[in-house]
Amino acid sequence: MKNEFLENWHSQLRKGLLPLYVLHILDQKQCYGYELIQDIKAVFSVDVAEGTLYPLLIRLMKEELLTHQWVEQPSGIPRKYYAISAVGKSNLAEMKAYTNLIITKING
Amino acid sequence: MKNEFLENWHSQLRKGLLPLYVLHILDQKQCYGYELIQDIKAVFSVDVAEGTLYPLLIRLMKEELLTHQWVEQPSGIPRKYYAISAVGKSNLAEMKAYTNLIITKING
DNA sequence: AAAAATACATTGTTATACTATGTATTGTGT
DNA sequence: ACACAATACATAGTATAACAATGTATTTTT
Repeated sequence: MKNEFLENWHSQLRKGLLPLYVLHILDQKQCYGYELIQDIKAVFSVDVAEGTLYPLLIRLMKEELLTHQWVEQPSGIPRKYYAISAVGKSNLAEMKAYTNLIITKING
Repeated sequence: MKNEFLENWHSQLRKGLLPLYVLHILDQKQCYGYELIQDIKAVFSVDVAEGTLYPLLIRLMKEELLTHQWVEQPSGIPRKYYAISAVGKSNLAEMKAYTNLIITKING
């Protein structure tokens, strides 16, 4: 670890940004958990542990920001596909507006 | 509380953004703790509890991102003035670059 | 046949915001 | 004069969520 402070900071920042990443991606297409981990890495260059993402998805379900359905596969383990709900969409909009506002203030 | 999820999200996001706020403000002028609370509210419209800020300042001191000096006042309690260090400045630059990168990806 | 990748999930640890509380001084309203 | 708010520091306990470690099971690659 080169810079302990920065690494810790990234981890703390993730606590706020991860729900935003998940909602952002699910706003564009339905995904299953394992797929989300790869998409988040591809889009945001962020490595998310499974032990982080799965509890987060469960949490977002409880808050009713997401819905899900099991989809059987021709072969292999069934996939749990998640979709963003209407509540999720409105929250996502507020979250994006807020983060943009903050960043404007930091740059301005 | 209207939207419990959003309130919690703001709180989590703060964990990542608060060090950025503090370094950003101290990059422009030296401040004492109580003053920082007011400045953060004024600039970022964020209410920071004293029980949040003081431990954070102590942490940033330990990480050597800040320096401080006590300044006696003509009247009243002495103030502990904080200033950003060279390490603090370089970390701040990285933090700003990173947050901007993320926002670009969310908006793009 | 072994290892890696896919796909789900839980448990324990750690970091940090937040509430509550504490100390002490100064200013304001009545 | 006296209560209350504001100023200015600080710590203790609680709640939240990332992360590492671990577990189960199937499929693909070497």
